[in-house]
Amino acid sequence: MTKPPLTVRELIRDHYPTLTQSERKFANSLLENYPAAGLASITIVAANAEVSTPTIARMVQKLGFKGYPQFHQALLKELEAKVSGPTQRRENWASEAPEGHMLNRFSQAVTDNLSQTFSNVDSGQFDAAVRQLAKTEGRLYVVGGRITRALADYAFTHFQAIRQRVTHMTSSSATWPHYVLDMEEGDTLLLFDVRRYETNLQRLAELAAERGVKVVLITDQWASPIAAVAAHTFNCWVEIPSAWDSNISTMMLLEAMIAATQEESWDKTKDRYDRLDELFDTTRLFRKFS
Amino acid sequence: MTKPPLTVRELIRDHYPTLTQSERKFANSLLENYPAAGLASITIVAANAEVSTPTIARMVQKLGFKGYPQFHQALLKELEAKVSGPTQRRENWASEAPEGHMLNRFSQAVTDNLSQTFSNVDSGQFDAAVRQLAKTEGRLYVVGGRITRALADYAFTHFQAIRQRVTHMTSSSATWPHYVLDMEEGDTLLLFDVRRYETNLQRLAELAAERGVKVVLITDQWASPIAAVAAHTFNCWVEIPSAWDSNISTMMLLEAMIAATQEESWDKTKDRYDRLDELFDTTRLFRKFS
DNA sequence: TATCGCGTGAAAAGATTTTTCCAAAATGGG
DNA sequence: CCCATTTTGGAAAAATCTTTTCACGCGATA
Repeated sequence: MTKPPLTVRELIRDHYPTLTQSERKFANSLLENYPAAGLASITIVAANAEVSTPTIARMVQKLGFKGYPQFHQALLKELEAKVSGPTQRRENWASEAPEGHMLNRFSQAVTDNLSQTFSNVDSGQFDAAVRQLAKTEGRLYVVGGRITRALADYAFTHFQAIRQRVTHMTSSSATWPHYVLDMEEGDTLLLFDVRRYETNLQRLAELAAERGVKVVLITDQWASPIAAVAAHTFNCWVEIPSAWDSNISTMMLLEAMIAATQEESWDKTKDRYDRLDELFDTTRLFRKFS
Repeated sequence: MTKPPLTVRELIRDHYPTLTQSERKFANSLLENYPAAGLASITIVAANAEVSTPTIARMVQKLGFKGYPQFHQALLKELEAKVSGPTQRRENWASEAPEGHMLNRFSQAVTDNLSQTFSNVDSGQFDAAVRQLAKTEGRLYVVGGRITRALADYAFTHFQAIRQRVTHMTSSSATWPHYVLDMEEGDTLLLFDVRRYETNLQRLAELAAERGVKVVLITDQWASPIAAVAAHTFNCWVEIPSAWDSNISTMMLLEAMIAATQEESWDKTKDRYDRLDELFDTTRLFRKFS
């Protein structure tokens, strides 16, 4: 059986009667500011408690540690455990699929990716990028690479509904110079580049930036070199158990941006949506929504 | 005014573009297990990240610390602050964004959607659909609607890398009859249809089913009418705080299917991947992966 | 007051950690 | 394909931290 790991606090309480005066001085100092007062080096900790280093060295051995480093580690472990909390990880959304099933492995990877991506988004950057994307004075260009072309397409479809002056630059880079010709200050370039980073995209971004176009870059956790010229860069975690990279977090960030952009200019957007709906109704392309 | 102390996480994000390969290795290792992976001595931390101690020493200086001990202290301070901090409730993966911020509302909605979607997937159905998608004897047709066209495109790009005989049916429905003409028993039709359901897609699905084509349908939680003729139907939860529907869970299911299909026929697929890589190398379209 | 036992901390010794230096390896450009 | 440049990690040096040693001080006791 494994011995239940006592906290340092408990250890001190248990040993308190056998502690000497100076040792209690340190014990009190630690309990008063627990566990911070025990996290520095033995020298500093001793100075703070106004006792000598040997006193502390002797005491931690009394508490049952081999030496100060072990004591230090124990405090750290406690702190860590406290932060990671009551196992908030591992969402409870496994399906009925067996343990090692792709569905479950996948869900785990996706959770991790989304979590990483979220905690690395700077909300200030996000807001700034959204304001830029909502600027209808300038034109909004959207472009992606070999894989992210689909994301660019998705972005285009939605932004087109939200605002005017949106252009999807096709992935055939031969046509890009034509677009660059018309780019001017105040325009925005929403660009997707995940590994393997494409040299063509980099050239495009550089040319656009030179012209005063604000580049909003959505890339992976390793950051495309385009970040150097981008006004706003967002990193998405993309690793999954597979030979290729996942774009779910990328997609999520994109959708969040679309949603925020839409909110930013809702009064203008609402009107567009209504008119779009009318058009759909008249062309009867869709079944009535039920 | 006092300068707001950046967290180590933020420092890493800000400096990420200037980090070298090994430095990123450590950065990732730290972010993946934050901040625990940075709390030990430089020697141990380096070993865990599988880089050398000098690499880490150099990196923490890049981040702006005088040396490793300072970096270590900074992490400790953060951890402490987190523990003592007021009401440490918060969502599991909220960013530093304020409570009602779009990012946080969005993350909540996405988690819910993914959770719902996952727990409603039947792993048997999933496996069956994957087997169908991996059948290279027949042709695989991929098609989506107005919005889901992007997903179909994404699916096409990946399936094309995995197997031969894949066709992306463009969203211009005028060309569909030509494709239908060639459809035959044993073929597969991967079809995306989320509300508002498109009548054209329904016609297409019916025609294909009549010809003995197996239809794999990815739809929303309310289920497109196409489900009636589909061999395998998957429902994805799509509601977000917005005027339109999210396709993140849709995308996730799609990616899971791609991953599973790839795994199903890895021996064949691996070869294709290798050859594809070679082709990319010779055309020099991409930067070396770094 | 002399003596003993214990607690204490200065300082030395020892152990470990951190930093620096440099040669080898990897990378990117021509 | 080769060369210049950058990146990397082994190993030694430097710094720091931890432990041990030991002498001093203090109070209790006879």
